[in-house]
Amino acid sequence: MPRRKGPTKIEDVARRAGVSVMSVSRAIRGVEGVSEKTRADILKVARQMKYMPNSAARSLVVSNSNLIGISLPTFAGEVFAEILNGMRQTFDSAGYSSVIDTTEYDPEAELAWVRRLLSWQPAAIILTGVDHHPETRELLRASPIPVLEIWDHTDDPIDICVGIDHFRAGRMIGDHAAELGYRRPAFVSTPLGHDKRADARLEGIRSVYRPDAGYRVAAARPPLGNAFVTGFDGTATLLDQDQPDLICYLNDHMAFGGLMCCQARGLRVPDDIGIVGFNGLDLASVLPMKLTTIRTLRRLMGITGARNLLARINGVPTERSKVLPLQFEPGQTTRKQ
Amino acid sequence: MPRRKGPTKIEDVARRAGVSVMSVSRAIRGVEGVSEKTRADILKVARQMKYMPNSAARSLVVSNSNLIGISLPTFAGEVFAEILNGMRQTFDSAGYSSVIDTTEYDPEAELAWVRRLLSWQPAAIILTGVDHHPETRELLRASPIPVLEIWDHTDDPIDICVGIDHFRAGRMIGDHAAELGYRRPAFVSTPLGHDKRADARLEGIRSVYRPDAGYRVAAARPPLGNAFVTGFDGTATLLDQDQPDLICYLNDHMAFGGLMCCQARGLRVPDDIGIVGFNGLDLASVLPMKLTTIRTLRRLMGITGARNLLARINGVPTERSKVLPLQFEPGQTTRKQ
DNA sequence: ATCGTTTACGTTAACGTTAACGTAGTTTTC
DNA sequence: GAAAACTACGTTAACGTTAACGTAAACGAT
Repeated sequence: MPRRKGPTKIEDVARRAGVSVMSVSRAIRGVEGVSEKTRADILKVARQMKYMPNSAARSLVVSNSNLIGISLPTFAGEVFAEILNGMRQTFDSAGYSSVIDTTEYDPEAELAWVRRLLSWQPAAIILTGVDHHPETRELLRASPIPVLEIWDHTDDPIDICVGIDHFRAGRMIGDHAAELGYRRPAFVSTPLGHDKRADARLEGIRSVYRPDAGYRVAAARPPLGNAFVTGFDGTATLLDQDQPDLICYLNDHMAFGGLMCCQARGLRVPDDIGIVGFNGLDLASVLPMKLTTIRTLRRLMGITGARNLLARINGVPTERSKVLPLQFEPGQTTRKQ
Repeated sequence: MPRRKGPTKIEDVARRAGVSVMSVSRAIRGVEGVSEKTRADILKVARQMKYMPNSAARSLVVSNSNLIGISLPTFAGEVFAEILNGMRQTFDSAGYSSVIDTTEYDPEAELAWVRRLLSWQPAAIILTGVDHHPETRELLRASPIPVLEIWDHTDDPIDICVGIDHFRAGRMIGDHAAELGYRRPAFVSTPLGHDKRADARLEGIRSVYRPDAGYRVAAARPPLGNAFVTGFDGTATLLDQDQPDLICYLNDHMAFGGLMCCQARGLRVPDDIGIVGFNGLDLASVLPMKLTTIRTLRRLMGITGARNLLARINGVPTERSKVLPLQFEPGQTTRKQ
C-alpha cells in the first residue's frame, strides 16, 4: 500500500520489492549489478505500481538529458519537414526526445531559444544554417554540448556540420543557363538578408553572369508568405520590370507559382521563358511538364546529420563538415535558346 | 574568483553578490522578496558570471516544467505545420518550450512518446485527433497534466479539445454534390483505419449518398506517400475502375494531383468530371481554376487550442470541447450537372 | 510606548535520482 | 587453501534549486 501522496517513486518500488533503491535504479536502467531474477522481480513490481522515472531528478544528477534541441527557420514547405523527419526517426529510436524551435529566420529568436534550451542540459543542439547571432556561437562554443549545423556548410562550424553548398548550387544553375544560351536570367527569392542560403545561390548565379561582363541578374524579393503565392507575385514583378528570358526560383513551390503566373499571362514555357526550381520536390512529379531543378537529398541530410551527431554524443570521432552532393535535373522548362 | 569546476550555479552568484541563494533565486525569477536595488545588483553579477539556471533542478523541486509536448501525425503537408505554428507562437511567448513527436498515425508510437514525455512532468500535452491507444487515455486521465486534443472533436475528450467536425465536413461536400446533381461521387483517401478523420469525412458523404438509396461512393486508398502523387494515383485508379462524375479528396494537395491526372488523360474539369478538395490551402490561389473546397481555420485552431490550454494550465475554467466552423468554398471545379 | 504589519532578507529541508564507494559472500587462481 | 577477483547487493552523499518558515529591522496605528 503506497504511503500517501503523489506518484510512485523509486523508493516506493524498492520498499515493495524488498530491495534498495539502487537495485531498482539499476534494474530500470538495465545496467549491471543486479541478478536476472531480482531484475525481473523489480520490473514486475515497478509495472504494477505504474512507476515512472523522474527525468528531472535523473538529469540533475547526471548533468545531461535525453533531450535534443532542433531549431528550424520554419515549418512551411516540405524541405525542413523532410530534414526533420530524417533526423527525428534516428533520434527517436535512440531514445531521445526532440525539443523544437522555429526562428522564422530571426537570429535573436534563435539565441533566446538556445538560452532556454541550454538550461535543460540537452544531449545536443541542432541549428539550421551556419549564420547565427555571435552570442549564440559564443554560448555554444563555450558549452560541451555537441552542436550540429545543417542545410548549409562552412569550414568553421560551431562543432559539426552537414549540408550542401548553396553557392555551388547557384553556379550549377548559372552554368546550365549559360550553356543553353540564356542571356537575362532573374531570381525570385526572399527579402535580402532574410535567408543567407538564398543570397548565396544568387551569388552563385552571378558568378557565371558576372556584372563586370555586362550581365545583370535581376532579383525579385516579394514579401514573405505562402511559397506558391510569392513565386507567382515575384514572377509578376519581374515580368513587368525586367525582360528576363529565364527565371530561377528559391524552390520548386515558388517555381510552380511562377509557372502559373506565366500561364496566366499567356507566356509559353519554355518557348517564351525558362523556369528553374530548386530542391526536386515530389510536387514536380505530377506536373505535366518536368521542372528543371536541382535535387537536394534532404532526408539523407537529416539522417546523416543525426548519425554524425549521435556519434559525436557518444564520443566517436566524426567528420567535422560534410557537404552532400547536388543533383542537377534538366527538365522541360528550359531549352536551348 | 570561481571555486573550481563546472558551470556557475546559483550559490556562486550568491557568494559573489554577497547575498543568500534565495535572494538570487528570487531576483532571477522576478518574484517578490528582494529590493529593487539588490535585484539589480544580483542580475548584474549573474550576467557577468554567465549564470544559467538549471531547469532540471527547478523542475525537480516544483514538480513541473515549462515543457509542452505536442504530438502530430506527420509534418508532411501544410495542415499540421500551420496548426503547429499557431500553437508554438502562443506557447513561445508564454515561455514554454515545445517537445514534438510525429506518430505517423501509429497509436503505439504515440503511447511510447507520451510515456517518455510524462517523465519530464510537462506543463501540458497536446495530441492530434481523439482516437488514441486505450492506455494513452488511461495514463493521461490519471495524471493531473492538462491535455489538449486538436483537429478532431468529441464530446468526451481526455481533458479539453479544439477541432472541427469531420463527419459534418463530409456531409457538406455531399450536400453540395447532391445539389449540383452529381450521381457518382468518389473519394480519394488514405488506407482504411489509417486516418480516422478521413474515414469520418467519407461517412459524411455517404450520409448523403446513402447505400440503401442505391448509391455507391467508391473510395480509392492509395498507399501513403507524397500527397500530390497519391492524389494522382488514386484518381487514376478511380477513373479506371469506376465511372465517377465527381472526385472528392482528403486535401487540396491530393485534389491538385487529381486535377493533373485528369488533365493528363484529356478529361476536362469541370465538364467531364468534378473535383472537390479540402482545407483551402494557399496552393489553390495560384491555380488557374479555383478549387471547390472546404476551408479549415488551421491557424486559428492552433491559437485557440493554445489559448485554452494556457488557461487550463493556469487553472482558469475553459470550454471543454470547442468545434470550429467550416467554410464551404464553391469553386470552378464543380458545376451544375 | 505598545503591538501589529510589512519588508527584506536568511536557514533549513526537501525534490527523486545516481555515482562512488563499501561489504559480505562466492568463485577463481596458482 | 589462502589470496585475489568477482558478484550482487546496500549506504552515503551529492546534483542545483525552491517552498516554507524564521527573523530582525522599519514602519504605522492607536
